[in-house]
Amino acid sequence: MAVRLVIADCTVDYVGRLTAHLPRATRLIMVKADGCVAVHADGGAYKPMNWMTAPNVLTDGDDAWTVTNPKGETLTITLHEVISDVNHPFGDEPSLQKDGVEAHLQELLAVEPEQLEDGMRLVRREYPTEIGPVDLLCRDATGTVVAVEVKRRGEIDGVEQLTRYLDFLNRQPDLSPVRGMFVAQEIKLQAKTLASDRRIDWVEVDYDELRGIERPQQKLF
Amino acid sequence: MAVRLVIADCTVDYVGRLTAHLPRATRLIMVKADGCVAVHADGGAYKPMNWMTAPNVLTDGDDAWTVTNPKGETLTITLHEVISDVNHPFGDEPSLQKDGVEAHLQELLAVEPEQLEDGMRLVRREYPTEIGPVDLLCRDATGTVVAVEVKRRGEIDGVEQLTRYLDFLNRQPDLSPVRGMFVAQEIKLQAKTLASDRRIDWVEVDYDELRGIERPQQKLF
DNA sequence: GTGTATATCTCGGGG
DNA sequence: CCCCGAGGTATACAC
Repeated sequence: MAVRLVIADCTVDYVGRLTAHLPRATRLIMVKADGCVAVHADGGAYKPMNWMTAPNVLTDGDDAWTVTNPKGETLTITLHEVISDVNHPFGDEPSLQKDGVEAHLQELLAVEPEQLEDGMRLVRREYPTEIGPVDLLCRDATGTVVAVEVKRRGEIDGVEQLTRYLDFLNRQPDLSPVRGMFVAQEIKLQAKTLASDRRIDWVEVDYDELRGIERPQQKLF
Repeated sequence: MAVRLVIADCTVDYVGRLTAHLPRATRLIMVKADGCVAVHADGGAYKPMNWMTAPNVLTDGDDAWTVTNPKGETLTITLHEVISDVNHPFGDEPSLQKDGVEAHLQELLAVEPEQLEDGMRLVRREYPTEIGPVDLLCRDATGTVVAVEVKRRGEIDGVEQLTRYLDFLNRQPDLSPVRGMFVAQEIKLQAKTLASDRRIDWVEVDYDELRGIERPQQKLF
């Protein structure tokens, strides 16, 4: 469990899903415990200039490294001058805790479908279809089936996804007619417009409020 | 133009589009010239555990850093122990050269539309519509307009994209009826099925072969 | 700035 | 193993 950091004047070539060449310059080469390699320049926090994810084989020569993965992709780093080469031991990495992603919103709405509409009842979460799972399958107060698509942020893609599910579900005589409902914390105007145009209802919900409903004791403080 | 590398025992908290907490452990903190910050653990070449992209404001205290961006998101790094803190000057970064991405496939097909179908002629590349550019607008041997969507890998999203263009183009009396053609090096079964269901033709093409057609002299060796 | 499309997307889950 | 969907997607580019 360690990270090796090399600062070097280098040239980098990747051949795999595409071909990429990085001309000679000073960069940071990061080699992690799992063998993966990343080459960073000094702009853009997120994306390395070149990289190879684990699993792979690192051949670490004096003037060139070759990284090969099982799919036959190769990353070649030619070292013209090594400025620094240090190794730092790391301990175990405790897991990242996240809150506020789509899965949580879906969970909360599965528990409290009435937040979407009076009289709404849950039939099933992740209702399977041939083209993918419907987030929530419900029935409304009149007994009509409602396919609910939950997103953190409602954009046009989500409306398209729900439309595909509705096309499929409405071909099943035992379910049809099926209503569509598009749910998100925030829905973009274009997505609202497209949904309305397709007679899909949309609802904006408040995550913090939903969480408060589920765990009302937390609201006392 | 420099990168600062800090190895530290730290705790990290992000509050913004979601809330994330990273318990205390030894990690690498990378601060680049543009002010962006990334926290890396020792697994996964690509993605930092936490990060903040530029532009942002870094308040660099002794025992805690706060990074704030204009959208009001904050990244807080609490430093329990700094093991190493070094700064490396970098020169200019020459641009990355890539080959084999979608744009190249589109270029090659624009030159040789007959590779898609006998008698196909190019009308325009990146044909503009209100909802985005159509990769290639062509006419087939019969003079019918064909909207071509080019992908490196053909998935369901691409079919949706082409469907939107077709809906739009078919509303224009001077173009209608418009055929759709979905082109990629490799098309997934679901995408083929959805395309066929919508009467959209699909074609799988070979990039290397196309490149050979464009530059036949390269095939002599 | 918003909106749209691309990515060696990465990453994780389910069949 | 592949397939599929989510992501704090990031990033580039057009309007």
